[in-house]
Amino acid sequence: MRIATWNINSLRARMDRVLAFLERHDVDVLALQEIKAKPPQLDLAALEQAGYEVAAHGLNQWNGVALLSRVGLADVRTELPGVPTWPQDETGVVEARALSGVVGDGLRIWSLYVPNGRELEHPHYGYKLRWLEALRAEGARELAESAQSRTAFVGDFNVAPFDEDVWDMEFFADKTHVTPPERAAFQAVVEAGYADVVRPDHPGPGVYTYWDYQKLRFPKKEGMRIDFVLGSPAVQSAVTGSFIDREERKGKGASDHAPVVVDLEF
DNA sequence: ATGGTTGTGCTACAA
Repeated sequence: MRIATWNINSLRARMDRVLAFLERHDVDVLALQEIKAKPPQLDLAALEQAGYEVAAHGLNQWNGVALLSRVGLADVRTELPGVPTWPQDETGVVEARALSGVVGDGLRIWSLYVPNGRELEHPHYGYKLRWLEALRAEGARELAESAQSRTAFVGDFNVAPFDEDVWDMEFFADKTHVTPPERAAFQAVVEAGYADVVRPDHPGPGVYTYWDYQKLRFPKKEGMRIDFVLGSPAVQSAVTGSFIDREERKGKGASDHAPVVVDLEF
């Protein structure tokens, strides 16, 4: 089974790229982030024609996540237990940043769009840290229930876990994504039992999944590794290969993120 | 020249 994760930065704007990507790489399951749409706005006919079931969770124009699967899609969930909301609860607004389903041979895959954090002084930064702690708790609960659970947390984590995951640490000295609290929150998910299954085969430095649209970051090879596939022990031992599809960042109409692809054999 | 973007939805905002 081939799974992938991709921050698509608007599914409607890039439906053609998604369809071409699925076909080109023979992808069974694709987790998308930043779909930037509410489900009724999506025209899913072409995806369904291609054999994919779709679950989408979107509540506003900024974020939203989806799962596409041609190997079954059962028990869809749209909330991580205990995850905080943003903006503050009194507005009544919540976000769509997590969606999971059970695909293939009993794999629960979560499509996650971790809060960005914005600036260090911004309330969104604390929200990001609390969000990651809720993810850790859910991951720990899942493995406490069954150490054999096939669970994958995939998506845009908006954290560069190591210095080698950004092109220039000096540039990020006063910015989010690299601060010790963010890295500790990410590492806590890893230590709960969910390893980055791509890094061993694709060590850095210079291995990135995101390049800002601005300042010619892509041609200058100034990117960040912030998109991950984190797998429970059962998933880790099923990995047979992986790659980052850097080609998808090229050309007109590219997302600012590249897809991350992982092959699994249970 | 010290900048060079993009999507959504309506002109600001998020990334």
